[in-house]
Amino acid sequence: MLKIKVSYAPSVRRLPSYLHIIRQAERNHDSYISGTVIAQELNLEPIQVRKDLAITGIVGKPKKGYPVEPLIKAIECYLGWDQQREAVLVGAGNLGSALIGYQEFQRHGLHILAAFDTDPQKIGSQVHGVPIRDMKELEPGITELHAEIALLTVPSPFAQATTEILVRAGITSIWNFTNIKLKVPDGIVVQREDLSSGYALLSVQMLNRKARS
Amino acid sequence: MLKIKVSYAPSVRRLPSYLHIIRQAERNHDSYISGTVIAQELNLEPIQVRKDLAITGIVGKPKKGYPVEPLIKAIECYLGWDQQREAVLVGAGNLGSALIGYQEFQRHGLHILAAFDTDPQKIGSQVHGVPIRDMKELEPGITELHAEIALLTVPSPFAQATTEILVRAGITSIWNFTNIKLKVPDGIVVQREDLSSGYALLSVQMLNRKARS
DNA sequence: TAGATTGTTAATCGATTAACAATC
DNA sequence: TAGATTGTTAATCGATTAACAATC
Repeated sequence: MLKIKVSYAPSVRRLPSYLHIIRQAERNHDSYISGTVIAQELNLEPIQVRKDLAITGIVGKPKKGYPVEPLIKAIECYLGWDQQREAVLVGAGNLGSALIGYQEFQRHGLHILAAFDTDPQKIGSQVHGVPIRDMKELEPGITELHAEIALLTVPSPFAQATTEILVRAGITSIWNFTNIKLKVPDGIVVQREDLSSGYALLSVQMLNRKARS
Repeated sequence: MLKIKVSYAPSVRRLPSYLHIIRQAERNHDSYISGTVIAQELNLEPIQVRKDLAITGIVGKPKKGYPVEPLIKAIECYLGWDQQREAVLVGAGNLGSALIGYQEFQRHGLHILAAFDTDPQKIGSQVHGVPIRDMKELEPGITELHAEIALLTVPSPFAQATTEILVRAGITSIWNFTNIKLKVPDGIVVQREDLSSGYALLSVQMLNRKARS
């Protein structure tokens, strides 16, 4: 039986950085870029870049490197960034509003159709061109908009209850910016973005440096 | 020779989640919490929780678990979250403003003293009580404020040039929210927070699910 | 051609998981 | 006491790195 590896999480996480570098090469009108160059730019080992790029199925030319245009296409295709995805944002607070304004996600196919919030001051207004709707309309709103992704930026005490509404409304993927581990049924994709864990890492590195000096 | 392991990155990243659960137990007036319970709450293996907690030096009691109060203290101490850290934020755009408003970091000792921006509209105003100053004052401002951390939220084309100013001004730790890999001298801690890599992971999981159904 | 770079196969490294005696 | 839970030691798993023949 053929066994297909599905995830390669660390490699997948690095692909967007590669894409960024390769796009620079494209703007520079280079037709090829080598793994060595990408590695240098990102402070990685060339062998790691080659291994990562291999999962996209692209084949390089010895001595020259990888063809820029096909490589960009291959990475975008592998990541699914060549497809349009309909999303809603739930909780239009500080972080939520910032995410709506983040141009980069749009360029990768993430289309935020609407945001939902409980604040009467916000309801009916727009943030970066995206309409803010009443949280009460969340369930029918999602159905009506045919959104498949929800960006969850509500205060954490509301995270689990809101998630249950999302699932009921047919959301299949949740990008979770709260510090709550969500309980969801099988088949729902949850990607948690945890700023605290980043700060923990920064903080520990600071302590280690001090301890060594 | 004694060899000290310095990093344990994956464990360090999980500690904030544990802390969050353990704080709930504290609010619940529990005096002990078991690794099994923490694991259940976070969908992890109990053995992983025990291994992770071991690095903080805390010792549990068979049958009961870990003492809540000392455990909280131990994790905070290990993470350096019991210490106050002075920081500045550079680039008070959408994301920058959102981060300033993020209460949680303050509770973990991150003290944002000032933000810097180029926009004349913003300079002189405040965001969540933090003064926005002229980017031109960045170098003297950091020196004067004795900041050791910089949160970097400038548009990516300015990331490297800004970093050089930060280093010159004496910043030793950079929390980098741009999608640029920064080049810094030895001894400067850089923690990169990359939302694109999170979206890449979400996106690939969505494709995998579709492929399997 | 000479040599830089690729892709493959094997070795190493580190993190996760398993097994189990110790113990409250 | 009985049994849940700990901490330790060993096994497994997966990711990174090394070595090197193939090749443009």
